[in-house]
Amino acid sequence: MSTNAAARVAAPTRREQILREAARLFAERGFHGVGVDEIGAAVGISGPGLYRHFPGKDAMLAELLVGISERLLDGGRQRAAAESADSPEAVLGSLIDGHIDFALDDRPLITLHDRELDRLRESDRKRVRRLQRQYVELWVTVVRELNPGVPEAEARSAVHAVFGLLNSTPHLGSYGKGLPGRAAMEGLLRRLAHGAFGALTPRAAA
Amino acid sequence: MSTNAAARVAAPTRREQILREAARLFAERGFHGVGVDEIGAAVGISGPGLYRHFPGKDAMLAELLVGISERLLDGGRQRAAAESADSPEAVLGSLIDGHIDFALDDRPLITLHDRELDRLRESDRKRVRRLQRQYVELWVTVVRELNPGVPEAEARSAVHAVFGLLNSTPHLGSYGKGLPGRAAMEGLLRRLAHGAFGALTPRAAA
DNA sequence: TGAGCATGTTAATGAGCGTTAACGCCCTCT
DNA sequence: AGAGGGCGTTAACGCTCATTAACATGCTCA
Repeated sequence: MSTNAAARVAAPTRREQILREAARLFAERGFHGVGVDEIGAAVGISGPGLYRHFPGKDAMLAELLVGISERLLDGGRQRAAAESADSPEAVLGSLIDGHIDFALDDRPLITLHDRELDRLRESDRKRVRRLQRQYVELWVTVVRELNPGVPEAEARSAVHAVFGLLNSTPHLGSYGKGLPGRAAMEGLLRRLAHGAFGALTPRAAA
Repeated sequence: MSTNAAARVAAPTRREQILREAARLFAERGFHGVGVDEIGAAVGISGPGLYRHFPGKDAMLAELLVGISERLLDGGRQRAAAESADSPEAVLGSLIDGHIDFALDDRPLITLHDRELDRLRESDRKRVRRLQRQYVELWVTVVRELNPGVPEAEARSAVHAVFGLLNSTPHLGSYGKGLPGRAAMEGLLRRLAHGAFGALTPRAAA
């Protein structure tokens, strides 16, 4: 019935276009800093036309944040399960790699993720926070297995700190200029993250 | 003539009160998410009364961002100069310690610093960016001395990543709950930052 | 004392913006 | 063919919010 034969492969639906552009704009100028007219213009329709696809501006942000939180958690769980037969080292490495992929591929979403959470309705916010908390817990568990002496609060803070490290890429301008390029950046972030976690347990002083 | 004998020590002027509260509110809910009435209420005066102290809402943000950028750069320069007789290791360590103090003591400002830059007028934004760039350069120089093989773009990205790591604390809720407490957090961040930089140069694989 | 400035107050103004109304086109399916 | 729904459009509406106007009040200092 579908007249669009290519639909199986790509064919980004209008909804998806809107979400992608909204994510980019929200990340660039903040939720309040972007008008619906701009979002519409970014996908070639004008302002109120968006209301054929979303009940309101808030709903776009909600869908973006819930979406990325779910994908992060799902990805993390799969990786944790896949490697759980292996050592905790392997699990942590896999979590790091997965998060790096996210940070490098979905830069606007990563930015929104910790920046615009408060603009959500109570219910959505609680949902996103729950997902985020579960994702963090995944990391904390592994980190504590690897560093038995470290108190939980410290492990949790370390995990958040490494998130900050991995999520730093969006702040660097586009790939255009003097940036290391995707592959090099991936390797760099991996080394830095492993280095940070490796220093979690205090070594005997030199 | 001053009837307030304690003025020599603290006596936070009205301007300073406003700036502190504005910083807190902007960090919590974003520049656009805070109204002037709220800022006024936070210091006990009402809305338009703020205009006796600032030409407008933008001016408050501008003063905050320029202020912190200048203090960061000045502090960094002093530390770099004080330790420059010593090894680059000492300089980097001192820069890290200074930045940690900033991140832990001025949490709202650190947040604003990389979050609301785009809300500034062109001229202010360029000024802040220039200060930020110089601060980053301070770090990049030292990092490259310590890691001669590393290309500049990579060193710069690593510095940004460590900033992300160190600036992660504001995202964790207030010190109230299960947080490590200021001293422990300071030690933790220091270890993590040193660990990350230590992994900058790829080691021969294990 | 009393002019003048610092510092506030409330009321009005005006712009921006999310949202809704009212209307049109085209594709599809009976 | 023609009814109906998907998808847009432009024009209003109404609310929020920064900014300005107009009007106090109380120090300070000649």
